[in-house]
Formats: sequence, structure tokens, C-alpha cells
Amino acid sequence: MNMNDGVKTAVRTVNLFEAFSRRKGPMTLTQIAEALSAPISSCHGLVRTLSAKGYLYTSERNRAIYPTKRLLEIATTIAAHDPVLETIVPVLEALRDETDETILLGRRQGETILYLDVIEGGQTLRYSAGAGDIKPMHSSAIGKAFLGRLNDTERAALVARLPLDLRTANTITERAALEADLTEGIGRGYFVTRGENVVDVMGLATTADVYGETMGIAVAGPLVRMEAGEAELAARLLSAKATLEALGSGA
Amino acid sequence: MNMNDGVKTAVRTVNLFEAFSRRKGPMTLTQIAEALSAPISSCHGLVRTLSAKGYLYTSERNRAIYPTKRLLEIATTIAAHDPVLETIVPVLEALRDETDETILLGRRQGETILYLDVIEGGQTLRYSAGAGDIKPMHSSAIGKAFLGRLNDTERAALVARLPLDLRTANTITERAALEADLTEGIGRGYFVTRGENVVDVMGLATTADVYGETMGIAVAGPLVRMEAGEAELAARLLSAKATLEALGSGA
DNA sequence: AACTGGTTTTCATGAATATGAATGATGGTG
DNA sequence: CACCATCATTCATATTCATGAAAACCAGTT
Repeated sequence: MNMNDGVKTAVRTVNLFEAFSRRKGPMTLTQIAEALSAPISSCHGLVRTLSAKGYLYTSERNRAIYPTKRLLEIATTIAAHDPVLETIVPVLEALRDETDETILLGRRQGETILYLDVIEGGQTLRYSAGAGDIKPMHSSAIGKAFLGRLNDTERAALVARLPLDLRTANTITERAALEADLTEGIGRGYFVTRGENVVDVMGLATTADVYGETMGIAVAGPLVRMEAGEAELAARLLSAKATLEALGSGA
Repeated sequence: MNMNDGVKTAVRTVNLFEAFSRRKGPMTLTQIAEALSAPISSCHGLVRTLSAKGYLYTSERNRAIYPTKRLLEIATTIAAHDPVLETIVPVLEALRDETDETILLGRRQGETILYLDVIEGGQTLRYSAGAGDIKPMHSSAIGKAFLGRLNDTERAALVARLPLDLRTANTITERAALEADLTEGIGRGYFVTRGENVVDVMGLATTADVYGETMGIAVAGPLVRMEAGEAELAARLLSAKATLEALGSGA
């Protein structure tokens, strides 16, 4: 049976590029096999295929396998034509400039939260994440914002079936406690996590309906700094939400 | 049997991103299936897998499937740490600035030529290609340069087994004619294609040994412009070759 | 030249996936 | 509101691939 990971080769293909991105240099076939936790012979076929497509090449000198710039060209072209982010991102950048903390743009994807974009703050100690990262709903601020947006029936159903995995010592793993936390957030107008996803990180989040899609936006940073500025940060977050909903009421 | 394309899913995975890059916008599952020439049900699994890895997401509004910025982040990180190109590319950029024509950096990969980088000239009518493109050896200038570098035995063997596919009306498809052309190139010190790969495109190429690897470099542009400036272009090409070999004699 | 350690390539077979067909959603239209 | 057209999802099965083992290869070294 499949380890519920999805199509094996597709996962390995992207994992291979991720491995190159982490290693920041060429890899030998054996190293690739190790990085992918896959048999060498399997990786051999994968590398052959991607080489034939022009994504990899092998140095005849030391058998090192390098990625070409093809992936970059394709990714750049794709990103240059993202219509949604084009309009949303400037608002988030403004929010980042106001707060100097990291701004997250996320969506609900099934029972998880997917970061569409991450605009990092300028401080030395900051919340750092990557576009495409996937977080659990119950421990991320954006996740709570999406839960809070549902009607009571839907929310109860979703909370009941979410896997409330422990991420840190502060993660809420009791369904009743999560319900209470969400109720609090609904009253407050925004949702908060305090070290529930990552230790010492606090996040403030809300949702915004833009172009008919519900987006989640959040400000995240170190607990102490965030707690000190919570009132102002929340105000700015809600102001950004209003701006987004204003520009995205059409289409 | 497998259509000699390699691992099916790996090809489809990269083809999917290429399709997004061409379409410059979201695609529905049906459109993806069409773009990949694959059954919808197969694409469904692929999309699910890549969504779970954070590379794609689906708009709940109109079922449009979008790529995230994750691929861009990974590709950017990879490209930022390419040790070979870091030193070679500046030389090629200088060559581009001198000639204002497109400069190609290529390698031999099996019996084909793989473009590692393409630095396009600034003119309105210019040779345009992408990193990762794969060209036949017999019709590309860099391919001829690699053939010309072999000793007589190896060259004869390779020429004998290359598939001399017709690409344009000018493509050399006779082995004897190719041999003669290569001999000419060896005497001349550089290799030429005249509309043999792409109509009305002329290329001048040579190889350079850099860091123990043999690289192919070429200048390419419209036939008329290239023919008019051939002597000077060739001189500059050979000068760039010398520069590359000087910097790459160590390591 | 033969050996040694490490690596890559090949190959037959069991395991996982790709697929067509059927089912289930969804949205627009009369 | 029911119909239709389009699209997405599920499922059983044949197809294809992933895999371990063995062979081949390569670069040093004796």
C-alpha cells in the first residue's frame, strides 16, 4: 500500500530539487539516494529521466550531478504571472513595513493551512517560513481564523475531526479548549497563537475575502515583542484586511 | 513497454510546471490533462500529490489550480549556489556585451548538447533559447565543436552512430559531409552552423576546458548579421575561450 | 597489471500506479 | 426547479515502475 504520501515518483521529483536546494551544490547519485531515502537504482532512473528533460546534468569528471537553470527559468515565468498575489502582496508588504514583523498569506487546504506567500520582517529575530509550507489548523493563527469563520455547525464538525497533534508544550490538544479559544477570537475580531505552533512565536490572524476567495493573513514574531505591541499590531492587521476586501470586492 | 521517455510521473511532474509556465495562469484539471496528454484521473492523483507537498493549490471558487511560490523559492536557492556558472557566466556576459548577440554555454550530454545557460543579446532580432534546452549534436555549433574535439577514431564512431535528423533544409544529413565540415572547423579553429538547426540562424562555437570539464561556448544570431561580422565575432569567441581556460586551469 | 573500495548500471520480478468507466459535484439555463 | 453540460472523484484492474541483487565500471594503490 501507499504510505498515504501520494504518487511516489512525483514526491521524489520535488524532493530531489528540495535536496539540491538544501545542499547548495552538486550531489552524487549515492548522496541523492540517501537524501531521498530511496534505493540507488530507483534514483538512477529518476536522474536519467530528469537529465533527458534538461533539468540535471552529470559532470564527467567526478560524476557529480548538478541541476541546470531550467527549473529557475520555469519557476520565474510562472511567478511573474500570478494575478492574485500581484494585487494582494503590495498590501502585505505595506503591513510588513508598518510592523517590521513577518507577514503570512495563507489558505485553507483541506484540513491544513497552506502558506501562499511569506513576507519576512526585517528584524534579526523573526518568524521565518517558506511559501508552500503546510501547517496544522489548530496550532496556527491563520488556521484558527479559518475555523472561526465557519458557522457553528461546520466549526464543531471540523474541530471534532481535526487531529490535534502536539507541536509544542503550549499546543491546544483538547477540543473544548480549542472551541473556547475560537470563541474568544470571534469576540476579539482576530485570532491568536501563543507558542502553540513554534515555541516563543506569537501570531495574530484574520481572514479576508478577496476576489471571491477567502485568504488568511497573519502577523507573526517573537512572543515578547508581539505581546508588547499586540494592540497596535492587531489594529494594523485589521486595517490591512479592510484594504484587501475593498480592492477585492469586484471580479 | 515504456516509450523510452523515462519515468512517466517524473516527466509529467516537470511537464506540469512547464505547462503552467506556458499558460501563465491557473488551469483546471481538465486543461492540465489536455496539456499533459494524460488521462484526467491520472492528473488528479498528480495534482493531489503536489498539493499535499505545497506546490499547488485549488481555488474553491472556480476549481482553478494555481502553482504556489514554493517552486520559485527552491529554484532560486539552487541557482544562487551554482559554483561553476558563478565564475563562467561573467566571462560570457562580457562576450555578450562585446557582440550584442546571444551567447550559449553548453555541454555534451550523451549524444546531445545541453544548454547550461543562455545569455541573450540585446537586439530585437536575436537567437533565443532556454537553459536546459537539448539540441542535436550534428546541427548545433556547440555540437560540432564537441565532435571536432574528439580524436579521429572517436569522432568517426560517433558521427557514424549519430541520428542525422533533418531540422531545416540546410541540415547536414550526410555523414561524409559532416566529416568534411568538422575537418574544416578544426582547421579554422572554430565551428559554424548556417541555418542547419534553425532557419536563418548562424552560430560560431568552440570548446573550453574549465575546471576539468569541457564546456562549449557559442555566439548565435541572425545569419546576415553574423556573416557580416564573422571574423570579429570569431576572434572574440576565441578570446573568451582563452579567458575561461586561464581561470579554470586550477581546481 | 592486478587488486580494492566505492560507485554506477543493468535486469527480472514483485509492488505500486495509471487508466477507463462509473459515480458524484457543480453551475448555468430554460 | 429541474435539466444539462462540464468537471472532479472514486475504483478495480492491467500496466508500469521501483527494487534488490549482481555485474560492470572507475580511480587509486600496491
